[in-house]
Amino acid sequence: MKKSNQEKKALEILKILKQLYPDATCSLTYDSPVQLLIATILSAQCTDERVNKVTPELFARFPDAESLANADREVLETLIRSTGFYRNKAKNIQGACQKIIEDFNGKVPRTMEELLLLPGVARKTANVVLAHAFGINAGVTVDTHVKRLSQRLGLTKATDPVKIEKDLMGLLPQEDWENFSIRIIYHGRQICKARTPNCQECKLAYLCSFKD
DNA sequence: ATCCCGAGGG
DNA sequence: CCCTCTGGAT
Repeated sequence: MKKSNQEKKALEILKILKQLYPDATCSLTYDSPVQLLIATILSAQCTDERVNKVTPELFARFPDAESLANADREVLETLIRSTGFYRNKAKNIQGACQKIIEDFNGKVPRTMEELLLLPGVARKTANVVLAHAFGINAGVTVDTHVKRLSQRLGLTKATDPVKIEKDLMGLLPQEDWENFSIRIIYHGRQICKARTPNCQECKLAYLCSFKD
């Protein structure tokens, strides 16, 4: 099947991003699938850098699903407070760990459908866990950076993250779904920032029509 | 559409 | 004081 212009554009963007950020990886620190799940829940509306400041002590005291589920709620809230939304996040972390123990035999599930049953977990978090803990390309991780850059680059007109993900899945080869996300996120952090995009420095500017 | 919530920079 | 910063549930 012949590639559309949009597909060619997406591949060109991916090629440049791979050159710019050859070693890009998930920047959360973790030792196990559960820890990655918890770190990703904590990363909602919060930088990975800040998450990485609370998780060392958090995981030292509560390293697995059992200890997290049984932890004192107040202690847990205090440990994660600086990541924001700490009451919701603490409740979701304990709810997710409880469900993992009761319904999934203590193991983080390896399918999108099952991950979405966990409280505080939607497609963004599920995609991160599937890709980085299990090496499964179930979808494209669409966070605020992927959303913003995909719109600015003209890869999607949608505003709903689920529709954006579907558009991107259609434009990129499955083996590159997470490669694309992780590098778009790097680029969004460093160059194509939400408020003040640095279009002068941007190596993608020649195929981008966005002007602030 | 609205709520949850803190840290750090200008 | 104002703003930004890697979501999810109701």
